[in-house]
Amino acid sequence: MAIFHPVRHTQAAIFCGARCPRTRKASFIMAKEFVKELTSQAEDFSQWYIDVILKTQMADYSCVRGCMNIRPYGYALWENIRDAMDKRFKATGHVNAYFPLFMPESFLKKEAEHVEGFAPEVPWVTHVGNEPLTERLAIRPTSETIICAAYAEWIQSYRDLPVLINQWANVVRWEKRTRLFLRTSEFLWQEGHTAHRTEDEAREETMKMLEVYRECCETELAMPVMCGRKTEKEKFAGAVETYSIEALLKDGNALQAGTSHFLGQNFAKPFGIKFLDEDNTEKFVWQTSWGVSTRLVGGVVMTHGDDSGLIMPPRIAPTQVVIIPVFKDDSKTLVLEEAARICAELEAIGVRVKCDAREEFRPGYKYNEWEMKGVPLRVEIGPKDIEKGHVVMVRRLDREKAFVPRAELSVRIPEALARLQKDLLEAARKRQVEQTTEVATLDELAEALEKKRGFFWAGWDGSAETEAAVKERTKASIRNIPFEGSEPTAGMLDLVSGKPAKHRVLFARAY
RNA sequence: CGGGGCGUAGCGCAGUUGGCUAGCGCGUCGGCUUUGGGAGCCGAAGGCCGUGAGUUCGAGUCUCACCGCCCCGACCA
Repeated sequence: MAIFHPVRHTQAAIFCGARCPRTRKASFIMAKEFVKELTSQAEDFSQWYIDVILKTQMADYSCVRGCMNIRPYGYALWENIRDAMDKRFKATGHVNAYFPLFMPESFLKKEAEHVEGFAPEVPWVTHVGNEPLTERLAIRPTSETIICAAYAEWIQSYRDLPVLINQWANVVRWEKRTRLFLRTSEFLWQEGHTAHRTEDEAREETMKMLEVYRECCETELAMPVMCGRKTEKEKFAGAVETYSIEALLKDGNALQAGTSHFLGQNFAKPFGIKFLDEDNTEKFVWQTSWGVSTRLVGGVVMTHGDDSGLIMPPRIAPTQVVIIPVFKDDSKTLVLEEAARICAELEAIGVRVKCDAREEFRPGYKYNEWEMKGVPLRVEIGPKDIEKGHVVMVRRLDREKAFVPRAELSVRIPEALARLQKDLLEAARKRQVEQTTEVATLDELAEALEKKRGFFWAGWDGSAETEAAVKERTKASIRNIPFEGSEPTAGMLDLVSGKPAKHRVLFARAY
């Protein structure tokens, strides 16, 4: 049966390409590494993050600078995140489509402001073979322009609206400094691009999708986020307004986990996306765009992981339950057959389960390995358990151990998964609250940041000068102006200028 | 793109004032014994010492250049 050897580990190092002259070292990957070799989070959180991703084989460095190979385990997590999001997009009336990877330079230039935002990071295709192209092509950093060009042709009448299209794609932004999943030169994402008849409708869409992101992050990734509006300085260059969800990771750094833009008519005008309205006058559409990326994978890792490795939220875990059969020669058949039955039984009720029947490793090794990979639940089954008619069930989060009667498995496992999902979200929420503090002055903020990172509420007069001063002194930025709690309290002052605060905003250092 | 560090087996490293056939641990492969929290023994394979030039009778070791990686800063979904 396939489930007897579901775990095919790479036994030897693999060379990712025949020739990789630029980064020979980086192209080699290790198969079996262990938790004891993970850097602890307290010692060096960044190193822990790199270690855990490489050693759980979520991803590794590719031959191309700043790019990564997303390996099957990491990709499986991304697929689950993607599917959870996609389901929600469909449920809110969106459809998927696909647009070209290449952007003619003239298109890109039509919306000058947003081009400026990306210009330094855009790679260009200039030749085909040895022939220079008449017009060079940008490799998409985002697809507003090419999609708007299509919309201009597709939209004629108010009856064609709204257009609610999403695209799953790769994009390229040639970053100077990269980090696995959080910032790579090429990454995977989704970009929704919608066109509406009225401003109100477009604004509503912008908010609706931000809320979809928030709900999905909390329900599926067990990652609590702060929703709010970006400041003028931090917003997408082509947008009228940018809204974001901001997560707070275990090291106290903020992560912009998703954005939703109200584009107004900034693209509609240069691209001529016009429609004939009911009143027989020609009008420009109102647009939105919104996206989340493979960055969410990094967010999940840094929201839940601990010194033993990853902790996967059950709802998106590639494997939710791993069965470890424990046997000696005389009990081998008995145990393996029982393990196979349990595996089949759980599979039948929709649990993503693997049975690790490899004989070259002992149980203890497997416990550590699957814990490192963050599998939410482990089921141990040996001759003693079979005799007593139960199995041993262990939670990844706290190694809480339970003896579960064999007959109750198909009820208790889904229950345990649901409870773990809830506990992870609660733990993350609690941590976020603990890592959020209020400061009144820049000195206070700087001092607080010396001790521990996190979210910091402070008064802001709305000036770019304050943002710059805070950035200069503390490297923190305004993550957003939250929808809740951003009313300044009575007498609240800007933390730099001392002028009356317009908003109460969230500062943090961010990835 | 500036400052610092580093490139020796898949990974982590040692390699003396230049000197014999370049080593150790882990991992990998084969065999035996094992299996409820990282097993043990025996055997084997595995190297353009980052690349190129130079100094030298002789370079992993010294010189220069280049490439790459990591860390810290400026820029970013």
